[in-house]
Amino acid sequence: MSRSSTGLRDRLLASALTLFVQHGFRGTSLADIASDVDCSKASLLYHFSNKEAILAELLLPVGKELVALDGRLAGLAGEAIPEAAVCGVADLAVRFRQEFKLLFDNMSDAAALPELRLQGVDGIGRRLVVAMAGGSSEPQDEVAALMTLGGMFVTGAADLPLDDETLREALIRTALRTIGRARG
Amino acid sequence: MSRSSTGLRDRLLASALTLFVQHGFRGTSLADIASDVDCSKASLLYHFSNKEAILAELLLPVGKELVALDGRLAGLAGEAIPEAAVCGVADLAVRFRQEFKLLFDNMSDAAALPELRLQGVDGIGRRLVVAMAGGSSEPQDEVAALMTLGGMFVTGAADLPLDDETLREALIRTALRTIGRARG
DNA sequence: GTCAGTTCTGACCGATCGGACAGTTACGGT
DNA sequence: ACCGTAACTGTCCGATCGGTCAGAACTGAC
Repeated sequence: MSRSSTGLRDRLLASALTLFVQHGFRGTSLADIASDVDCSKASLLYHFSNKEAILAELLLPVGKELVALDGRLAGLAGEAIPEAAVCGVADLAVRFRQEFKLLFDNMSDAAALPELRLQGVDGIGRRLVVAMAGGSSEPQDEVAALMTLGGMFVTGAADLPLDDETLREALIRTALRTIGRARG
Repeated sequence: MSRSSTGLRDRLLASALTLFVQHGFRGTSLADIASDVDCSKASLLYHFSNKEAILAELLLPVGKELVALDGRLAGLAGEAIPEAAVCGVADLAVRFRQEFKLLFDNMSDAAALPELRLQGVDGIGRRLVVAMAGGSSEPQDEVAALMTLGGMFVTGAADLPLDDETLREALIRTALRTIGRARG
């Protein structure tokens, strides 16, 4: 990563994101991040009170967007719910590719963050599956919904060489087909 | 987990599997495993030469099955390839639910295992995606294939309260629909 | 210049981890 | 009873980790 003209704090955040994505939160040490941006570990801990604070700051934007999507879904009804859930998740998966992978690969660590807990990120995953399943509790529909949500997570995080528009379109079309609501 | 009448070594393996799945490979210490089966850490290291050896032994069966599936796919042609890939992965995802989650959540650690490396687990993921995409390199087809593979991984690892037959059927039907090869 | 505040750092600390090792117990064959 | 081997354990060690702290270096305001 090396030098840049931006502030040290921003460079530390950017480095932490890529390192966390590559080697996981637990697999990345504070010394790794500091050495990547060529500063001291003490300097890193001057900008962030502790290691968890870095993870929280990286995940906070995605968390807010997920909460917003969850709220939007609660105001809908009928067939609009699954489609809105798919489009909403696809949009986030494209815009926050690395953050999605970070969240996905470090679920247990992220779930322990108080900064995200007092926001309402808790049952969102389950609610998204229910939404994509159209409220059905048939095993067939639940499996399809879970596969759709998981598939979008994985695909968004796969670092495909596709521009945002292409990826989002492909995600939405495939997801709607998977949950059996392909749009003509 | 506590006691049992089976051998200590088997109990250590079983405990390690559940603990690795729950808290990750890095997030589980040798002391955690030893204390879970109520024996000493030294005793654990008598049965397994080191921590990585435990992970390797847990993943070896799945690795072999994946290599076998990969080989079977290489002997097929045409439309049989995507269907065989889907059915093969679905079968493994059902039979090795916990191992799939373990492999998925600890990709980087698992990739570093020499025991699995000198077997051919390397490019299997990419080859499976290509197989499910039917050889197409269209972004649409590649995204659908990646979503299918990722979705099956996630769903198999989700610990759903479904029996093997129901889950496998739901996985296969949904996957074939996702890659656009739904069977009548 | 000097002074205050921000930024940054080297040195250090306690905790935890994976692992090594010598020694002890349990046990089956003779 | 003796002995060799397998199973098991207490204890110790070096490395690494996240985090603290006192102070150096830089900065602009006056």
